[in-house]
Amino acid sequence: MSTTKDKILDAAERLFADHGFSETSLRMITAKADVNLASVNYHFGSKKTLIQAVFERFMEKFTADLSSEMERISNGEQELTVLDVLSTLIKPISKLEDLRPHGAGVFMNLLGRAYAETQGHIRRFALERYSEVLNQFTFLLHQTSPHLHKQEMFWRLHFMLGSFIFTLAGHKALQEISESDFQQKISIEEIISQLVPFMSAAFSYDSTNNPLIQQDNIQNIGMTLSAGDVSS
Amino acid sequence: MSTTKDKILDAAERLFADHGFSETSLRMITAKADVNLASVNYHFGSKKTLIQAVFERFMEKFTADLSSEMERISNGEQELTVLDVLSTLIKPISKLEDLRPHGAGVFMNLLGRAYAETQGHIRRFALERYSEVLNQFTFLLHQTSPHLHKQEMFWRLHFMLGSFIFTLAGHKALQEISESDFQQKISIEEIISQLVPFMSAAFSYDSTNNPLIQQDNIQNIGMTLSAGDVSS
DNA sequence: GTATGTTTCAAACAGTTGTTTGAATTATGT
DNA sequence: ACATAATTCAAACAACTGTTTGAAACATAC
Repeated sequence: MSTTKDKILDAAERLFADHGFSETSLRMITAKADVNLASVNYHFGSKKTLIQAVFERFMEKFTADLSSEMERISNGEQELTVLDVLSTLIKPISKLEDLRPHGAGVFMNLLGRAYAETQGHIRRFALERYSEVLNQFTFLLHQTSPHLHKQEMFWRLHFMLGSFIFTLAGHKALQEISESDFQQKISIEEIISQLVPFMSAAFSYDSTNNPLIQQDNIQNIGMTLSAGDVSS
Repeated sequence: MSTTKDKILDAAERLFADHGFSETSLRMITAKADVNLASVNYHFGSKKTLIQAVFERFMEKFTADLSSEMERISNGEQELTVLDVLSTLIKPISKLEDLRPHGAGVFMNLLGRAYAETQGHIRRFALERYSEVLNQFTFLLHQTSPHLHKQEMFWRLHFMLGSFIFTLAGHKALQEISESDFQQKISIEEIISQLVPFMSAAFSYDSTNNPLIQQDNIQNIGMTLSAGDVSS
């Protein structure tokens, strides 16, 4: 038997992903969940905290899976490649799909919206709450490419983040296009499996002597992902 | 002297980028523009069409600049590289910055929001209105990498699109982080100058024999960017 | 069975939303 | 100068927003 709280979370998660946060009213949520309007404020306090709760349910599972994946590859003897590190993302993302139907897409949709939020209360919340896992990931990635300046790492990380969020958040539309143009439905896992080596190649590229990049502008003074230092 | 119409567009453009479409009310816009509330509906018909108008003002300039850039590199004798094609984006994006203060950031912010829009009335509008330039760009890019399957091109294009939109839409926040962590303010042009070769490297990567990618899944049957064929 | 705490419910709250109206104002053309 | 058209304006519109209220229903424990 599913509780009122869960029914609200399930309905909200789907509606948020489909219509966005502010375009989804509490009345839409409670109607879909078949619960009373006031129960949202009773169980979650406010719409803001409901959004965080929806977000947290995914993030909890994702970061746990990613952590164990990172630990797994860290225990090996041989040196890690960029592809090794980025590949740790595949399973945790795919697993979200098992968690709930279209889970991965919904999660990335939420992630994208959370990131685009300009008040940014979700982004701040997420960066503080999950800074450990984030820092561990950037630490591993930095180990594979120690020649990269800290600053360059920072930008490349966000370039990559953009691809992931954008592609997976909009994967529903992209899947439809792919199906009508190529008569081929591509699964989330297949998308990530293309995206990971694609991004690995980008990450492995050596920018030295590239005229577009002025090396003298780049310093080497500590690296963060905007919150906390990399554990060293 | 600036007309009422322009004052509305200027105010709306800034507010949309800062707060999003649905989070920006017409009263916020008309207050900032110092015009009467009803003038929005009088001059633009509705909020929806105002959003399109704001978007179009940027897109017009951008696509015009990109077109001439593409024509420029097409006239050369030697074969084009991926870097050549992607580099055509640098100037048109940078030029938006001259158009209006923070133009490029505002534009990409709008682009990102337009793309995330799930009703997608802006995306549909943009894809139809500017399909020519889009198709010319994908055509040039395909020439540089004829070995790539059409389907692979499609995905790589969207991977890249994600990086561009995400990074430049959020460049304000990223710039601030870069400044506090590295004591270095990076301009939009510098960001693109890093992003372009980074993405070129990803694009140039050969996926043959990559175990993550099942080649037999990939067909070769016409390539679109979701609207219209590549001019051949 | 009665008391206590938890959860549901319909109704109302005050505030904001985009849009419309009709009169007042300004500009244009002759 | 006059007539016609284009624009501005304050006011109101109905619809919707998140949140609160206080009574009803339910569950739990003694």
